[in-house]
Amino acid sequence: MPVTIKDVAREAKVSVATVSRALNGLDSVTVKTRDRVMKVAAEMHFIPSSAARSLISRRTQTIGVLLPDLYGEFFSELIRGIDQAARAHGLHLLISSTRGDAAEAAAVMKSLHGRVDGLLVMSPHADAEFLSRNLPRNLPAVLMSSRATGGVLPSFSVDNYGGAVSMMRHLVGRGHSRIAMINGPEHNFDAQERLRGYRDAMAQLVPGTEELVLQGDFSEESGWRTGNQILALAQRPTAVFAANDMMAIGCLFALNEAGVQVPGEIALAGFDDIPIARFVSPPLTTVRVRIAELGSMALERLAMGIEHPERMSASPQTLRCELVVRSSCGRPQEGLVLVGSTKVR
Amino acid sequence: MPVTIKDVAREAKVSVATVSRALNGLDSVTVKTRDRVMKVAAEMHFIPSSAARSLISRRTQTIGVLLPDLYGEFFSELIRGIDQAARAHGLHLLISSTRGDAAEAAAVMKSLHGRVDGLLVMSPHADAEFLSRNLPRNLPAVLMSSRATGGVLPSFSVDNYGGAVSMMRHLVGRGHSRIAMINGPEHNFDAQERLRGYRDAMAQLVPGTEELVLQGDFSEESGWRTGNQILALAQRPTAVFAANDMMAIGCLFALNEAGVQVPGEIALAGFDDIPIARFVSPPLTTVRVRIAELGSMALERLAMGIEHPERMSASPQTLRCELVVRSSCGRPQEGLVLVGSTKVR
DNA sequence: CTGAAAGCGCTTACAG
DNA sequence: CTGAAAGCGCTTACAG
Repeated sequence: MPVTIKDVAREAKVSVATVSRALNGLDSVTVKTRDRVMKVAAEMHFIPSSAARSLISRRTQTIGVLLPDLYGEFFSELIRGIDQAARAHGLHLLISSTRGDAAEAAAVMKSLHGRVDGLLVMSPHADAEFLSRNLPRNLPAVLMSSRATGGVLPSFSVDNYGGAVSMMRHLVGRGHSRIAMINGPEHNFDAQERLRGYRDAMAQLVPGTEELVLQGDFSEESGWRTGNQILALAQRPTAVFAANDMMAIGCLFALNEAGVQVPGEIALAGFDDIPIARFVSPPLTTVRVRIAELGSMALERLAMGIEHPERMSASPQTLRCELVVRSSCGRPQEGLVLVGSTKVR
Repeated sequence: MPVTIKDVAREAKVSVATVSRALNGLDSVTVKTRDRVMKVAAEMHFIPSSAARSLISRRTQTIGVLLPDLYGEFFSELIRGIDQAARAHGLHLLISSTRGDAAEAAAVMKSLHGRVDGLLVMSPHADAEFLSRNLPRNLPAVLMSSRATGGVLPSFSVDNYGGAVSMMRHLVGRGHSRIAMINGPEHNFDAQERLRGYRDAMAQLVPGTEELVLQGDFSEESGWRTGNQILALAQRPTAVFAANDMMAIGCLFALNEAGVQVPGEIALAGFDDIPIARFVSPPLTTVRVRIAELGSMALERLAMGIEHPERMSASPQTLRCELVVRSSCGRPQEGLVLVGSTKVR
């Protein structure tokens, strides 16, 4: 039997309406009354029922976060960024991972209905059609890393294409042409864009050289596996561009195991710049994505959209990435961007 | 104006009570009525209001998770384990990090009141006194990695002490006696226990040898910093035992930068066995903590305590850890435990 | 098996 | 400035 607003009203000798007003800081309460109410409420350890509050106010002060997975530093960084921004707005975070199929994602979205004021969605299923069918009406949502949904919903993504092209320029600039790509999951938007960058760059920068794409799934294990596939090749590529750092690190491990020198025999590049990337040997040349910032910006935009739905534009926004040259593709040369090669966060 | 139970009742030509019963699967409804109600509800895309439901049932189907931090693989692994178990129980997860002081932690606990059916707490402030003051009454809670609170609350922790002693035995067994420890955050229970293991082992296994404890904070950066401190020492230790893998990896990076061979010149060990540990060079000898399992077990216990409060015992439970010998302390010898040295998850 | 009604704990027009 | 009352959308004794 927790303390309710009625108990406070009785003790403070006012109506529940007045208690409500005092607690919510409405100025239609005399300072004297308000102080008394506050004092009594504190003494009684009164905590308003959030269920009752949301029932009537239709606000939960909670944001739902739909993630495809929870594995690895990428997601802890993303959640960290989201959490930080949420805290600043006094919002709670309901986190769900939907590793499974579209049906599971749909079920989760349904179960979140009424529990959240808005949704942050990162899901391979998050295309326009799926969302329009499964997103509860009038629930503000912001997509992260998903194919632009034709202006239906606001979205945030990383400039995957531009980042991949930069990296390819870097590799080609260092004399590589036989460059292999370790691709990410087939239906992942980030992966698709990075692959597109690789392909366009291959075609334009080293025309006539064949593409070499190996299928990974963003996990270290798949990087290790494809690394071994590369080792078994009759003619090895001189550089490997992994679609994310985890796969690059898995691949690096395979190369290390086989005694193949990086970057001496094979250059290796990743994507994301997860914190660990600078701690492997050799430190990984990669494309920096400010992951935490991606999360906090998406949350900021969602929070804005909840407060001011009219100001919520559906335009897709893109976050720049930057090339980070460390030493897994050879020591940085003069004139190249050099970021974080020795600094430790 | 979302669809409510009233709308469904009207369309299905029954009372709201009957709709409620049908939807909740009570058997006091004829199959015929139930089918009709279900059909109408589905057609209307009715989703029950969770706020109304919790208000009356006093259940939220949500678990609050209080974490000290969200940085690094440890937490993504922990959340992953918790999420997996939560999903199996149909529970939602409200995640909060309280990087700040005790006051912030208290505020967060307060704000969670009424939003959750139970709490999973990992916090440096989570001692008996703090919790008894701030934990909402009758809210089931399970502590993770906290000093046993004298049987007040159930707790789950890792056998930090035992794990640290095993590692020390391993190091001493390989001929080391000048062993330095990079300690974790001062108020962190896991860190305190690991340090205690180090100290007891030093006293018992290599009596007469001085302890050498450097202060870190579990971050890679602090591992790097203390690594440089070690390098600057007049007489360097022959082995370094970091209280977690992230610091070990930071330290490894400092040693690599300085061209100091690991394990040739200095042996290096960590604790946790985060996924990345096997991917650094040399692969890290460490103590495996099944982090995801720690999370899922804590959740299982909490879920049980919510269903059957009477069966909830306050006894502390400890999770075994195991020595994982890779090569950062020298190649494994015969007769030593050898786990995961080449396998990749 | 089904319905009318009370009630969960709040907020907010509406009066005064 | 304050209070009485309606109502948010459910669940659940209580009747029948």
